Amino acid sequence: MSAVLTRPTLLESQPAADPCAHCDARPSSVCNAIGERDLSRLAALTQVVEAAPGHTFISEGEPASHFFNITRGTAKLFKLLPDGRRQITGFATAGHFLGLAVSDTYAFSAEALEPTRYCRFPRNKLRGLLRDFPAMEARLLEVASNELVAAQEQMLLLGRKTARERLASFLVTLYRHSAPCGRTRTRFPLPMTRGDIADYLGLTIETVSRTLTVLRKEGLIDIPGPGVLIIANAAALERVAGGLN
Amino acid sequence: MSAVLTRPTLLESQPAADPCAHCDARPSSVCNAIGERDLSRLAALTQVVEAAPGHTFISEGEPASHFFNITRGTAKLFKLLPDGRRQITGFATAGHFLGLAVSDTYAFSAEALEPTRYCRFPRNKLRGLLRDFPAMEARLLEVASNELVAAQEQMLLLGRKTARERLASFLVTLYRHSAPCGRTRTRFPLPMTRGDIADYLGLTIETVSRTLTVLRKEGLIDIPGPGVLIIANAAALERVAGGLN
DNA sequence: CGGTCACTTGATCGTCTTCAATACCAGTGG
DNA sequence: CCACTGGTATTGAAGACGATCAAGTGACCG
Repeated sequence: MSAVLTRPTLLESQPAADPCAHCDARPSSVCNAIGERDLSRLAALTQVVEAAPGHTFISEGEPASHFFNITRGTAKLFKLLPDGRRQITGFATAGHFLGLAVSDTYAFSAEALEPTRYCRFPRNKLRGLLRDFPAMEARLLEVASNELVAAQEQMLLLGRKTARERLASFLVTLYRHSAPCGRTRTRFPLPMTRGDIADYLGLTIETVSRTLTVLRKEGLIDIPGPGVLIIANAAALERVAGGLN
Repeated sequence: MSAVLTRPTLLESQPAADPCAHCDARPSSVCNAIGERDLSRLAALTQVVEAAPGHTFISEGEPASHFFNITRGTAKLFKLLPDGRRQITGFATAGHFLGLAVSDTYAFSAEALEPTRYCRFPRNKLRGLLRDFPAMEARLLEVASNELVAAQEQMLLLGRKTARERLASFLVTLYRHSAPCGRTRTRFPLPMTRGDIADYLGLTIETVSRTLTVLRKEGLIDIPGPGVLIIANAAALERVAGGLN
């Protein structure tokens, strides 16, 4: 393949103003711990990058040179076994911070699902920044704590829930995250494929497809078209997700 | 039941000297981020508690009033579904810090496996301490990052590995943690029951028992008595754990 | 149009679960 | 001393859930 066909990351050589000042993702990201006045210091370390769908911008096991902050789009985070079995550990959307690890190699891979934009910071330089801005360190701890809680919830799902409960849990979580501020939408996009959902829930494509069909026939959800999901009966879905019925 | 029979936590009314100064777990815990001179401030907030085997000292869903630091023994951390299905998310030994969560309720329960000692700190007071000692906050972030990596590894196990691979992974992890400083021991205690192992690996007691028997007959491990494990062929076990063969 | 890709649906298979019986040990009390 | 109990572990037989194998559809695209 030629370099063009592999769709490498496009580096936007941010010539003009402060990229952080106009960042859509700032309110929901860790960067909001840094005041307006000090943003330029952060911006000086920042490199804005665009990843095309399917592009892997973090590879498990490679030297961990950067931290990442997603500002647009969605990426899947995953780990692989030697024979190709894959476990998606999470989906990262705008505001998510990636690369938190003490190890000197990445513990997971990340691949863009949609056109995805992210900032990256050299690890060593960010360390100094954290020293100067303890508020950002506190914010990172907050983020990491929340992710830890989510990871434990996912362990419960993977270890103890049935396929039906897993799908319900997944859809309910999407539903809850569909609008950050209290308000939820019943109709929202489903950017991941059946294969991605399967690898996230520890199932196969076929089981995901079958189970979605069942939930649809029961009237709990609807899938009017590819990539679109409608929550028709949120209460019932939450009950299923919790293991009742 | 009477209060005596339920074996409640015994509060050691630490009358004498600084508990932190003589703490065995300090080198491996987050407290080592605080210098000798400031230890007294930490000690003033600390309450040393002893938990008998089987005692639940953190309950999922209850108001999160404290942080915890295990200093001796082992505890299992777990989440429950309404019908009683249980997922153990980890085992906490000396040096482990518990309770990192932004939520105002605990996200998991913790139960002592052996006689277990821990320190507890009121949440609100520790916040002030973290403000004054950024080094401790940095240390907590480090701990949380490591736990996050471990959690992702566990997701891979629960979502994609076979029973055989799960057991091998579990035993290899125990093996690696058997001695912190490089040196590993081939014989070490196995304080958890088959039920605990099953709930940690997303299996049943019977499958755990059967699989251990197979590994034993293959000569990869030996179980000379209850609670004792011998790693006979670490290399082969690691291969199985990694999904090869 | 042929090609690929994502998805759905059906039939069969296999791993792990479930149900059940047995053994073992420690503690307790007749 | 020994029966009785409760907890833990092992082992066997049957069953179920999800995986695997396979076929077919529709959308998109060169």
